[in-house]
Amino acid sequence: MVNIGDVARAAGVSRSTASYALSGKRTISPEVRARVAEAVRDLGYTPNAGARALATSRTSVIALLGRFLSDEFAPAMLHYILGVTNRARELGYDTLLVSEDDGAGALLRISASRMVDGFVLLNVAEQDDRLPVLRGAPQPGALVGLPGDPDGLDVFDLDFPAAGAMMVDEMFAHGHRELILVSQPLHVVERGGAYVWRLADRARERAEELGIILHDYNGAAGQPEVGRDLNGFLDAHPSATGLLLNNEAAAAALPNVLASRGLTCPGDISVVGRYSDDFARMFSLSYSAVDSAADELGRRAVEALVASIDRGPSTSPAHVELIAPVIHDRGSIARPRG
Amino acid sequence: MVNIGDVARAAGVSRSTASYALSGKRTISPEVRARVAEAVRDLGYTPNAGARALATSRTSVIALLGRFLSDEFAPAMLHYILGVTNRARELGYDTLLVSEDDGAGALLRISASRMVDGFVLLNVAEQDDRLPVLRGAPQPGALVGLPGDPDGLDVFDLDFPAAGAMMVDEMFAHGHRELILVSQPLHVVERGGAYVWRLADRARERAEELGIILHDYNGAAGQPEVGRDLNGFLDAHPSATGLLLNNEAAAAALPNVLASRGLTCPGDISVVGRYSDDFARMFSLSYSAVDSAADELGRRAVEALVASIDRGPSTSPAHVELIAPVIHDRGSIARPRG
DNA sequence: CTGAAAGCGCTTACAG
DNA sequence: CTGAAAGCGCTTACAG
Repeated sequence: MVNIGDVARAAGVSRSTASYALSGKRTISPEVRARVAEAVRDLGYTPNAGARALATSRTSVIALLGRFLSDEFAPAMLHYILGVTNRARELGYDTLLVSEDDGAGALLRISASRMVDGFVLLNVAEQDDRLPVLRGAPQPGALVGLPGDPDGLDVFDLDFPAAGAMMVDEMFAHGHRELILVSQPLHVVERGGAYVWRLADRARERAEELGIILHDYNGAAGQPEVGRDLNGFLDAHPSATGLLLNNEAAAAALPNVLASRGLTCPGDISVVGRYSDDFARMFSLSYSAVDSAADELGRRAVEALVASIDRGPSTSPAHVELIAPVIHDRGSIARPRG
Repeated sequence: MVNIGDVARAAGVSRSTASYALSGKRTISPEVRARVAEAVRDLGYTPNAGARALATSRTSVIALLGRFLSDEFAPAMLHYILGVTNRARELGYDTLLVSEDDGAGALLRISASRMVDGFVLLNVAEQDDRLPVLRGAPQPGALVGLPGDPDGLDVFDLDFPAAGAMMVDEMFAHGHRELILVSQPLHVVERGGAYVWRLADRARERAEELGIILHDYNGAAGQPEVGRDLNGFLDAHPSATGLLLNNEAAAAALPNVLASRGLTCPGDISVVGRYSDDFARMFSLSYSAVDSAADELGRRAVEALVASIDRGPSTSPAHVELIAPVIHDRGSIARPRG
């Protein structure tokens, strides 16, 4: 393979001059610059990434650590991933996708071997065992998902409490006074899915403030269980007029459940969910929903990470950024009957 | 950061001896081996990936090139991706995920800079502009998806013609004599999604052989269009008793469509799809379906790729492997109403 | 404005 | 069984 020595020889200059001509890190005479550029073109030269990394301690690669739990909603993950990879590329970075179960071990291995310039952690848990490793690593990191202790870390997440309040407010404004909230299953919470209770707690609080009833449930994460759960909740509260869904599987299952009960939305019952627009489009879901902003969160995390990388090891002014929820209105909330 | 020189010093040996003790590439006395191992442990040594890549021309990284088309079924992609990343890790490789629109350009850039040892191409099109670049690259590759000209490449794909025949046979065996096939939209075909017609052509052929009627349609790839499409097809052929779906969005939309028409499955109409088990589980789809085998295809491609990498540049006995379709029975095919 | 040389951290013939 | 040295392909002080 052609290396910078070949380019230098072809251009009739030294290797250092060829290197500087390429990097632009010192002034080069126009003629030399042109000769080098020509040689690069003629020979089809591309710098060797490993050699460059060794010389500069920079790889132009970031690692993306996901947690892919078989009972969580895998398809939603892809939107976060593409947000990260696309934005990283725009900023000049490639992305190493890490899907190992042992995220902490993977982070340590990749950090120690200097394969990447930084880390993006997805689906961060309340108590996330990757965080101590990240804090001890020489490379910076950025998180998608708010951990219990975000100290010293750049964190991006949807403002789930605000989302919970917004969902209740929206229903209240339309005249609803008794609601059912369907969250993710309890084991998701126990595993560290703090967003579940962050949304639910605030929704409950807000309902109390407004003096309305909120029945708070955990639904299963897959079929057919969640369908049965939904039927159970509806059976238990026939006077409830609105449904809040913080559970993608429940949203996907709801059309069938309503149809089987002979209910129309929003005629018989109003619904508001929390999932991505893509998800809604793909799965025929015509429910208004708080967008999960997966793409934006991924992009923001990468931007913060690249800023940290460029800044170098410094007392980084780490910050937590909670993105304000936005409801995408699909007309599934109406005034309740009677 | 601690390097192999530090290890050597701590162990009281030369750097080369330390290196050999780690790689096991030559016999080392037990005492020396133990001292080196101890030094590695004490110092927390991990080899520098860039330096190793420079010295060995091996990175232990593979690149995974996806084509993420906004109107194709993105969530399904994740299963292919995880099949690749997980199997790669098992075999000692990390995975660079590449999502750029310009796949050919990305392949060239990554190949020329020697960032990876090989490539896995996902969602390969009939005429795929990444293939000429791959054929010219010094690193080997493996494809998921059968291109028009697979010559010299390791290719893995579902046997779509066999799947088409199987779907028709299954319906025929249950007594159905008039079927509707809903494929992906035409622009997916035009863009190179050959699997669409590979399945459809064989299904049509098989229907002819069996002397039964097959109405062949392309449905939209998203909501609400595909729902309208389905209603249109059902309106046009009231005597059809079976539905074949080679279109994920159609499968996701069908429950609502049937409910709105007051039809039950399989009481009023039989259905067989083609999508992954995960997809079915997540989206409440109780239709029997040919599994798309995403995870397996991803894993097989990685295995073939790693074999090529290990074999080194040789006259690789490239081969095309079409995985036999398997129908996962969910009881959605019954005898048609008398 | 340019060149010669050192160095990044490994691996691996070569020599003993 | 072990060591000294060259080399992988870059970048970047140092010197002019």
